[in-house]
Amino acid sequence: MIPDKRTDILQSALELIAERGFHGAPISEIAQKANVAAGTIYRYFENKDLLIKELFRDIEDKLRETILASYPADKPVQDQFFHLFGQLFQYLLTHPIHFRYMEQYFNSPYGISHRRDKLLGKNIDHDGHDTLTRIFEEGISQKTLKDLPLAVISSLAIGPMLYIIRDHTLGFVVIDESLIRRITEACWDAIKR
Amino acid sequence: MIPDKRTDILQSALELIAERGFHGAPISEIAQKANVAAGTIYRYFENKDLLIKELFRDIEDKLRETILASYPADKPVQDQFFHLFGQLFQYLLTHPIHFRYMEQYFNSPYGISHRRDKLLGKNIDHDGHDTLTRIFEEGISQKTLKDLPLAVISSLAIGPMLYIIRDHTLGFVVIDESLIRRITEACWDAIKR
Amino acid sequence: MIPDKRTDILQSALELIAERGFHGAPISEIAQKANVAAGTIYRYFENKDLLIKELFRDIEDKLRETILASYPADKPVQDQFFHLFGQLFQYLLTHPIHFRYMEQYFNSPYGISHRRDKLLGKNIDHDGHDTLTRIFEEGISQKTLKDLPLAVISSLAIGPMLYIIRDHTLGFVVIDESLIRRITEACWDAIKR
Amino acid sequence: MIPDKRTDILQSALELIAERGFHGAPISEIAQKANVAAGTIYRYFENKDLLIKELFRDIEDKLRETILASYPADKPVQDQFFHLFGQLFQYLLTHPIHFRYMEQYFNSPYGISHRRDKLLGKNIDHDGHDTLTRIFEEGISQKTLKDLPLAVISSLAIGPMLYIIRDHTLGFVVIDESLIRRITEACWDAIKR
DNA sequence: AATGAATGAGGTTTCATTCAT
DNA sequence: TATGAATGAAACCTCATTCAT
Repeated sequence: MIPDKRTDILQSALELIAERGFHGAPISEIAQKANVAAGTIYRYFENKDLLIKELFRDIEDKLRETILASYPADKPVQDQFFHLFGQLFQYLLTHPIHFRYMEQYFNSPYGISHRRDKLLGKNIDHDGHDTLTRIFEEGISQKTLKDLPLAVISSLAIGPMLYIIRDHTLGFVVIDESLIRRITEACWDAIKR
Repeated sequence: MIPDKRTDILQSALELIAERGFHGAPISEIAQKANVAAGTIYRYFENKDLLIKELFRDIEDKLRETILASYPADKPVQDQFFHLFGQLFQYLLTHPIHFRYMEQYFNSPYGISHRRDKLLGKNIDHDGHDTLTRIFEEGISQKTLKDLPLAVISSLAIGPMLYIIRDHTLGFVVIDESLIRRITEACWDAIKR
Repeated sequence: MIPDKRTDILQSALELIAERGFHGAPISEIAQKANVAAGTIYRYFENKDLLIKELFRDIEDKLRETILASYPADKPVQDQFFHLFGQLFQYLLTHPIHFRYMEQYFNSPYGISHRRDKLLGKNIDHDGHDTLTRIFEEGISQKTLKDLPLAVISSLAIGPMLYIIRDHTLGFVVIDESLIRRITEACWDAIKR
Repeated sequence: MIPDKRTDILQSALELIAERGFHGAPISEIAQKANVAAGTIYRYFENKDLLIKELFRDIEDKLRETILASYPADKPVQDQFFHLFGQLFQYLLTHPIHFRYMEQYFNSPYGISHRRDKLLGKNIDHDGHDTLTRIFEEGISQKTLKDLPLAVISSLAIGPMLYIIRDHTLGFVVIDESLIRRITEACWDAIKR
């Protein structure tokens, strides 16, 4: 594994932004942390915005890849939900920097437009989230899940996880394996019919 | 209702920050939107930080006041939960700008320290959130609610609401009265034993 | 003695400027300290510059008046020198604020031009300094004093006093009556033939 | 001699501050005079304060170096005094800008604290002034000099020089070699027993 | 005459981006 | 390719001065 400059830059940016937010991560510091000159960054990324967006896509890709590993596509909806939910939870807990980055991203002009684009179908990709969406759709039509709008089902399933992981990364709670399972069950209670 | 300059400035800042975040709301623009010279802002607020904090406190106060109106302190835990949850939901839906502002605030150095202070008990105030906390504690000890850490119960109850309201304010879903009721019930399903 | 607003303003300005320099004394603080509104200052002084210059003239007048009291015009040059020197020393020691103000003034664009104007004869007034000048002229022509340019004689006589009073006002030395006498003598040694 | 930007900036700042004082020398003008963008100054100096302090140290160093050249450490006190006094006089006359800068510096919060630190021994350096101090101490204990507090002896020796150089830099007198010698003698008359 | 809220020019500093080397 | 010095727009803030009351 030969870490190239591009990777170093992305990693630096990731860590700084996750920790301090976008305006706590000037190009000069990203460069320094990556052992690279500031100007060099502009050989790999047209500007800071694009670096930020690229970083988002990278994390999204990695997340999707991890989550969808050994996905039980032929099991019942509940099993699929438990699997995906657990994988996602696990991933975010073990990659708090990715989680923090995503939070920063979604909570900024970048995130807003990204989300809107997605809903408007400009961005049809099949990531973990969309897979969840399909599970939910199936669950609803099978009457396994409550008959609520998709967005509401999503919020009931994902909302608590995001909330509690934030607390976890900030050191306000400690989440372990057994707690993950019990939270998953509670979320299932919320959405199941 | 005579809108004074102070109010105008707060309103300007609120709207700009809610829409664009803290660094998308320079003093110069806040001033312009408030029909005021930049320097004028400093007659009312020592600096930008204090303006931001004041705005937070104002919203917090208004929120608390609204939420705790006609609070059924002597009813069962479930009723208390339904009341509070509904009030909070209603408030945030009808004040999307306040919601966006709070999000920005909590997702920034301000919010982090604020949250930490609260947890450490430096900030004992009785707002809606703390009232919810008391409801949850009572519910847990009465065995009405699941035996989970308080933070987890909170996340199960609040997480979905925050998530869905974000979607609502961004125009991705439409939440009406009946949906609020059904979401509340689903959240109750998640936390009830 | 009815202290009027004008006097209050001058006194405030004097104290603030002496203590903190010109840019440590904004109009707003001068006003506050004088129990007056900022705008009021502009009824008495056209602008800050003129206030500063007026203050200088006031101090100069008071200094001259005090110094020339009981001036032994008919005694020998040495007696005149001892009298004037002692009076001046005494005055500055007991009015450290005036001393500090004069220092600030002379060490600024105001002072430079003032001094230049004086030398060029635009400002013919007969203050203590000019009286000293006359003493020195007389002393030189009488061959009581060294045959040195007037400016040099002045520096030998006045320089040490200013230097030591600065140390005194800053609390670095303590000057008492007997020390004044001995310093006066030493200065006389410097200029006498 | 390749003048680099750092030197240009220091020189600009030196000249502007010497001529107009600290608040007559905004960063923008220092930059302009140095043919440099304003932001560039911050590559070389963390902030304006540090630029000002650095400038002071530079001048102090240069002054000390010049003054102590060929210092007759083994000659009598009077010779040492004449040497040092003459060197200092010469230096300040030929570097009026340095003189003006020092005046500005000492007549500002920077200078006050610097002086206090020195007196409190926080700043034990062996510059020309401290060497003078040692000469005076020796002279007093040898009974060559008057039995006066050190600060007073200093003022008698240094005060006139500072006073007359100010007049010289302002163009009010002309000091030549022979005059330096006679002033030195007069100062010696003031302090010698 | 007096007030003090309002103004806006101007000061210091940061930082994304460019470009000569 | 890579560097990092240089740039300058833009951010926050201060304060002398004005003017409606």
